[in-house]
Amino acid sequence: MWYLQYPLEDGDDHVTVATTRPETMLGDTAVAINPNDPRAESLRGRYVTLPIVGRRIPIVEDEYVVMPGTEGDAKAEFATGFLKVTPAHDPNDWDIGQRHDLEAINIMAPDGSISDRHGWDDVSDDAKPFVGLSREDARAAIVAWFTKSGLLENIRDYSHSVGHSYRSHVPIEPYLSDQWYVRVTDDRLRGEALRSMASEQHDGEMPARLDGSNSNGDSTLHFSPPRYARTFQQWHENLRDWCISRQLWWGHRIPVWSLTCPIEGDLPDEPLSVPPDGCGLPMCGIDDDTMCTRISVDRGEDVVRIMVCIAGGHGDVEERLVEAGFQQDPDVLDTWFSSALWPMSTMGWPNPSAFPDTEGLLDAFNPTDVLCTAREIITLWVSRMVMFNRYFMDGQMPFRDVYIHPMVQDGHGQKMSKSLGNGVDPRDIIHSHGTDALRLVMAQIATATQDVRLPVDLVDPHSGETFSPEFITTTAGHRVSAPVQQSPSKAGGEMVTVYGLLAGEEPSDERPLAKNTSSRFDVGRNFATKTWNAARFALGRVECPEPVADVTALSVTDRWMLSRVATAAAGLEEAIGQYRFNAAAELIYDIVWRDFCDWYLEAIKPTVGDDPKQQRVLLSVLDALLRMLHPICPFVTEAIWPHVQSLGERGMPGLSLPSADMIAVAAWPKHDASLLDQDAEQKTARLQSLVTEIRRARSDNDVPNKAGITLLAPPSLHGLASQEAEVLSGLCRVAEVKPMPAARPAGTLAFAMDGEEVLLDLAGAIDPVVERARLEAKAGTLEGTIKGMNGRLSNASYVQKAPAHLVEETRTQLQQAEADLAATRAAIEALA
RNA sequence: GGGCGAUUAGCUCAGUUGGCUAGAGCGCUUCGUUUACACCGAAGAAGUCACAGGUUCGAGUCCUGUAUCGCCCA
Repeated sequence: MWYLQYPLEDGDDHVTVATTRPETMLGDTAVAINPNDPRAESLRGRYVTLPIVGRRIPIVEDEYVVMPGTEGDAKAEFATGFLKVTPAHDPNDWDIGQRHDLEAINIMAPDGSISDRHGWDDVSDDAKPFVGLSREDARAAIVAWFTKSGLLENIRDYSHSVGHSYRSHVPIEPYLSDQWYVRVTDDRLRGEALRSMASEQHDGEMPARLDGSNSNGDSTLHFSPPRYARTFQQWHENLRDWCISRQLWWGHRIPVWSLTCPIEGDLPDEPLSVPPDGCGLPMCGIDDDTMCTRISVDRGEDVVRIMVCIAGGHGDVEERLVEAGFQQDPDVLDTWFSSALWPMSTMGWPNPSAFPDTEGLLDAFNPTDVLCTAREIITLWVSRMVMFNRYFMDGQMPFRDVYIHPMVQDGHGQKMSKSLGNGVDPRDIIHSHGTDALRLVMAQIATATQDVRLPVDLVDPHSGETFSPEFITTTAGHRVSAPVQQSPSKAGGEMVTVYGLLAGEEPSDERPLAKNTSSRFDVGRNFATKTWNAARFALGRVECPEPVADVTALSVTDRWMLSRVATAAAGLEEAIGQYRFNAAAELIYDIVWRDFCDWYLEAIKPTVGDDPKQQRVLLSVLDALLRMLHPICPFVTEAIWPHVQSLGERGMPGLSLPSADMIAVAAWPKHDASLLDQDAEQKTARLQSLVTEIRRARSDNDVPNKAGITLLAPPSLHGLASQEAEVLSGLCRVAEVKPMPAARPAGTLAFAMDGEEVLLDLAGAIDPVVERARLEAKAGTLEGTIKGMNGRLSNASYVQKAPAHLVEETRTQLQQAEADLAATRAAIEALA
């Protein structure tokens, strides 16, 4: 921070301004002071002489100026109370200049060097040596000049942030220039955008259309998750006019041609619809009714600048303009301007006859159903597409739903970016894990709230081995993988990373580029393999399926599986309808792996070979699951599909599964509520907990896998257990189911289930120490549960205020827990 | 500066109007090649739900504050 003295025009005194960019003083056109500053009164109406330049500049009063010593303002500590005002080179100074009608003097060229050719015309002899210097050299020279002249009062260290170009990384220099703007604050743009919002997502009153009408696109735009509607609304409510011109090499060129020519005579006040006489322009023949031209005239003192905007498809007019000396504007449109036209311009608009391939597309796909994008795009693209589409398409929306997906970050929580090389090429994941695995896991991690961290590993091109790379920290503080990595297994083997490519490393045969991978996708790969194997197994078991006429006559296990399929299908429909893709992925994962593979396939192994109806159920369930899975795992399901088709008809009452050549075009399974089977679900839940208990008993007591055991079931369980004896045999090697005898036989193991004691004859394999410990632990847990429930039930407020069914449920659970505890204690005693 | 989100098992994350003993995958421990699958199966251990208050019969869930992290916009 440099403190520069500016002498007052009259008298010997001076004011001191503080600045971090001394070189901009050449363009100062005022010094500002806060009107509340006690010094303001005596300085009112006075002028200073700008050093070097000799320009006479006023002292103006503006509340923007920070007064020295202001509490709680870090800037105040460095402030002198006087602010040099450089409207052409600082946005805040520009605003001050507007308020006080100050001149804006541009003292720089577009390359940032000091220049007298871009608006600076009072260059003094003292100032001439500075012209042509770079801004950095000029800063040093200005400071030297002030030092030599005794006008440099002080230098202090001051830390502040300066905007840098994301591309060239140099500090950005505010600079006065002519740009094109779109007046998006117009009600036909901003107002239409706000009115497009679904009313339940719009906060407060929507702006009414000026003519009081409604339009076909009103209140149709819906965001998922809904909180992003706020982003959209707030952006439009605080919208400023949009600068659409860019000084880049590529993009859509701005379709404006201009010519400056001398005026002959006075110009009329009204806007010109044709070129003024005297310019000699070949403008006739342009049909103003087609709105293909707009002519604007900029009046100077003795010249006029004519700008003509030409619609597309009028190359002949453009040629004639150029012949007449017109030049096309050198700027291109902001990329988001071009993108805003995407829903229309990709489908032939505005001139479909020029693009026969696009015939019918606009009607078919505009509006479309859903736009899927990331949050920062809401303002950049979503907003502009809505405004443009409504403006040009008679109020019509480009789409109805906007789904905002989470962002994938790298393993260090950094946004993936091209310049950091920390992104993952999906093809690398396809290479290491497969397309379906990539897709399933992407769906799984697409949650509504969190961004997702994806720790990235490398695949060693020398050995194919996966390993964690070494990381380095860039000067900007980012964690990136080191440009060159050592092979974990091949001595001396090296490889280049994606970041290495950016850092200038050249891959070679000896030192190849390493592919990325991530263990996050293992679950997807495993799932695809599991699905493939399960389908292979199931198909092999279907030999002679018979139609099922009566679903209620099927086995408990079959009815349960069909009930699960119907439940899962309904759940999937809901989840996908709400754009909750992670919920959909979890649902399909669980029904395929947990219900179908772990339980159903295992449970039917003993019976399916001899049961043609069960084969029909198995085939139908497989078919339905593949259809449900297909959106998330398209390839593995398509590969299995022909084999399912070849086994004949599927489906049964309540489950419709029409044939199709490809699963991609197969109908979603049509299921009805008749498949939902509470009885089968309850019975299976009981069997499942029985199986779990038996498996644990076997595991705890080291019963060999092949050894069959005998289940001694209490009356309430015996019917189900003996009916499902084959299921129990297949799942936990129960060789025999017997009723519970009156007296407990010696050497049996007991556990409590649903308030009753169940016995297992493990053929003497009981380990009493292990068994006692397990039972004691179980009793402890039960005691805790009982204590908690007793506490709840003895709380009068709970009994009175909680819903009756919950209180009832607590009572039932308490009874059962007490019965379980009694049974467990009995088992402990029997062990002794 | 304004806004949004996060903090739950060793790791990565679910947990939709407040209500069963807080879940999954990976990892970890033990066991297992029974003709779908070892990219598998079975069993198990593991969490004071960031912290402090509040509302409620009841809070991971609602409210207030604090801390830390991240993103978007200016």
